[in-house]
Amino acid sequence: MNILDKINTQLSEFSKSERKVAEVIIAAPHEAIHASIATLAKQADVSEPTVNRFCRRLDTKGYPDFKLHLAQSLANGTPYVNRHVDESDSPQAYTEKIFESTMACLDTARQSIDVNSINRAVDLLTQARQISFFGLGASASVAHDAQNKFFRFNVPVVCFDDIVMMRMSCINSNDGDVVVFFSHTGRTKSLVELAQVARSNEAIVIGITELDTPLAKECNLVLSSNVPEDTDMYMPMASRIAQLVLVDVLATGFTLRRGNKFRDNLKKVKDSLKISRFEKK
Amino acid sequence: MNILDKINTQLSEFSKSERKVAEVIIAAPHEAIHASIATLAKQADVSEPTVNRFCRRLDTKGYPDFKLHLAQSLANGTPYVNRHVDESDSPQAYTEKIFESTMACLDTARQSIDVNSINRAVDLLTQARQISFFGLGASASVAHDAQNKFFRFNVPVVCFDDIVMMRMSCINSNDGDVVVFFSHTGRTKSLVELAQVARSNEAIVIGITELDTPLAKECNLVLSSNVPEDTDMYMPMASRIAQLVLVDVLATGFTLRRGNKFRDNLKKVKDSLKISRFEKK
DNA sequence: ACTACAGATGTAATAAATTTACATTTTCTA
DNA sequence: TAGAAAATGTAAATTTATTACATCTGTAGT
Repeated sequence: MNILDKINTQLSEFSKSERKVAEVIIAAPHEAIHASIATLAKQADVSEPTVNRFCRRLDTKGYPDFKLHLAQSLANGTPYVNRHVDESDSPQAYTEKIFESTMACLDTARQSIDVNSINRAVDLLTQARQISFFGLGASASVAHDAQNKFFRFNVPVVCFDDIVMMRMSCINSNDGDVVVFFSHTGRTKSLVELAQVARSNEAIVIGITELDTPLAKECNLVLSSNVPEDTDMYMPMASRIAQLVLVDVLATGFTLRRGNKFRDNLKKVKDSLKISRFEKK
Repeated sequence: MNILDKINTQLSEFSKSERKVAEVIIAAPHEAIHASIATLAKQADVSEPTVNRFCRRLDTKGYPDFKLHLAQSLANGTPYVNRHVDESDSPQAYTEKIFESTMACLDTARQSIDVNSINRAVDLLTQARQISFFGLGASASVAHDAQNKFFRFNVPVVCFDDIVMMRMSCINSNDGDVVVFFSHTGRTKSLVELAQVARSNEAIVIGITELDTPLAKECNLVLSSNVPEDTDMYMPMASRIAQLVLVDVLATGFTLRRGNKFRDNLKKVKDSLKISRFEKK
């Protein structure tokens, strides 16, 4: 979280002297990062320990740590603040905003992801007798994408975006099957029900969805990207990208787990496509 | 200017000990910014002044100044060097690398995108009598995703991932139709041929693919994400994400062009989904 | 208005970190 | 292999940050 914003937000919580420090920093943050604690104290007309206390109040370890945070806030001019597309935005503006908000979203997702869960998911997938990917609506394309990736691994994999097919598949599932549900909301009724069916047939259920949702509760393992809701205005955008990257991570974990010999297999699939393509000049 | 890149570029100009320092920093830059010069020196198995000299060689004032620069390089997900997943990577490591390389890729894409083309594409799409999205393999899921987005706009939209259906659709296409081809390589023979068919039937052909490829040559308009090839090792990863974000941009441009009244429409679609979901607690 | 107390601020000492000056080692060249 | 130049390390000096404690300020209760 941007420390400059934080200073502004907490401005009222500071004491008189601390506020003096805050003002000097806000007025010239670029100079502040190059100042020593003594210089800054003099500029704000306070003592050095006051500056130090100011830093601690912002949950930093001390002055040098604070400068590090400040430097990051100042990197790249204005980082991705202006996330929301505005009606009056030019094509240039909304293009940049969407790219930046997507990147910001991935950054958040990366930080919130639980690596142990990733690792367990890879465990489960590598040992699966068969993998099924299910998704509806916007999540259907994520499921298709997952199929496309895992299919290359020469593992039995199916993908459905149709409730009826999903149900049939779940009813026939067995011990050793892994079913992956993609759901942005985690609240789609039919998916929750299907997860129950799959589990009662001994299949392992992985949910790529939000934590603490009805769907999450039915899963053996949940991977959450934990993306701020407000990024997706009227349709899932950034959150779906985060899910896709998660699929990339799982696929990568899968190939690494399988080792070298296996990667030849991937190359074979890739090479097999050559015949359907024009030569590269 | 990114100091991590700079370290990599100048790697050959460093002396033996300096290179040791460089390697430690590249291996764990996030930790380096919190280390003191003594800690770092010990990790690199060199003396403290060597670290200092290393910093100066990179045109910084000294170690603290160097850390500031480094912190800025790492700020807000600004992607960094070690993009390639390595066989010995821990789950933590490959997860981070994939997220970061994806973000790096989006950053590149954003910079290389031609806004005028975006704008023209939005023009064409808003005026379309019908929109078709075509993609094969990994691009099929991008096409599906596009369908999912544009379908909400209450515009006639179809999507095919099947050569035969595509062909039928192209043969029946007309003046006023817009056909969007997704192709990572731009070299898939059947798609190139279909683009020709569509054009000869007066449809407008938009290609979301690489510039200067056989497919690009058959298009009325090409949107290229221009993603470095080496990011996609054995399967399309980052490049496909860039295409999806491009779809987001086009969809956003579309809604903006249609104005306020239209956004109610989107809300209606979103609300219509509520009945199939569990209430939010 | 005075006292007692809590919070805020400053002073000075201490500790930590960085830099400098110089000594030693290594590497290259003749 | 001697000698110079470059690289690296050691230890002292300097700068910088932190801690402990003293002082001040404002406030609530009497």
